[in-house]
Amino acid sequence: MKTAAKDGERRAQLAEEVTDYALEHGLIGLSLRPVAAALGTSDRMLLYHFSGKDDLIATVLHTANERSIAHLRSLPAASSVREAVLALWAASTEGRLERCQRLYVEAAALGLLGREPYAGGVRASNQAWLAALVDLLVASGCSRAAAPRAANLLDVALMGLHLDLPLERGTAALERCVADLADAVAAVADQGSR
Amino acid sequence: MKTAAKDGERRAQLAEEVTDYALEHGLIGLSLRPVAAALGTSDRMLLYHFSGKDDLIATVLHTANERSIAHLRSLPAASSVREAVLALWAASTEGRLERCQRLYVEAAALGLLGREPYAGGVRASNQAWLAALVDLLVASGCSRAAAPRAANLLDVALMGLHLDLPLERGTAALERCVADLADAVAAVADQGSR
DNA sequence: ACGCAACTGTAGCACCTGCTACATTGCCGG
DNA sequence: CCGGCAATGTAGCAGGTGCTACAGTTGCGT
Repeated sequence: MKTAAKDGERRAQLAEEVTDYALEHGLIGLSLRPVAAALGTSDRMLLYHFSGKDDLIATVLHTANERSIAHLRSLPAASSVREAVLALWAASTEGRLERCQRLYVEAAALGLLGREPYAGGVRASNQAWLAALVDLLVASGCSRAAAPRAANLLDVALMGLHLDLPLERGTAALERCVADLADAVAAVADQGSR
Repeated sequence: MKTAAKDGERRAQLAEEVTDYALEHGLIGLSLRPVAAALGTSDRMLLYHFSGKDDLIATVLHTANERSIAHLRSLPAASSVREAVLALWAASTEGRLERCQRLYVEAAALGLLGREPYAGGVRASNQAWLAALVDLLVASGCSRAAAPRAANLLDVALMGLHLDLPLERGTAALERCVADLADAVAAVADQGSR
């Protein structure tokens, strides 16, 4: 059915645009009318193409996470785990990826008490993201056996860093913290390999 | 003036109670009427004793952070940095302190885009919290010189862990991650001391 | 005892929220 | 050319938001 295809296309296009908006303006206070107005549509349309706000949010979470992972997988393999962590952090503080991870942090905060669709979306995103992190570490010299542990530590610290980022962006303390994190992840990767 | 004292007392009492409510129900969707109803009052009263919702929120943030820090300072000094981290995490997943830190995470997420009073409240809370963390590490054998770096890494990872906590509470991966973190913080403490 | 000021209750405002009923458009197949 | 259906626009609903105007009520100091 051609119309169904078209419908799907429109829905996908809206999902991309709403995701752009959410990345820009944040997820927490998001409400339909402002985002619709920014896209040149009406809340009516969003609710037509998505079954409700929850559906929209879930789709946005999924879309943003796919972008995160695509960006992560596009990073070149580093020469060591330590370098990989530093490169990842550099990417995580620059435009696109930073916003995606900021969105993830917001979603995680919204899901802290188990509220849907945030909690479920975060759970799904986290799994795919961790898998991509593992691949990055392995590609940078970490053993497959040690990678999950190192990825876990890296992920946890990364999210915490994003929480602190607005407080100390560009400070020496932040950079030192990232360096310490890189050493720590490298140590875990090493230890697990032995 | 006695009345002024009373006023202050009432305000302080309300702050405590609203903080209790926020710790229970979360900070993100917080609105005046439900919390007032839960306290047996009306939104009118909250707005009388506080100059507005922002003032209330700022007070709640401050109150919760004071509780966090008091709890942190009540922890006994551990025999090593590693043990201190493990003990802190144990405390951070139990009742009172866990809720305080969850509230902090929510506030940090709300302040990600610079919105007040969240961003400012988080900034203030973070400073006091870090100072207390430093003291805890020093009391557990860390050198004063190395403590700030170790505390920074610990704090960042701790907040990230809280974001993931609902996803993997009680899993082996989480415990391993905490253990890895403890080693990493100990390593930083060691390295900085030398 | 009385006045004043702090305190609290009732109603209401203007605005926003997600969502829906209904009407309309425009395109595509027969 | 036209019937049907997906896509869209308009208007509105019920409920929630922070906040305020106004009217008491209480309790203290004089």
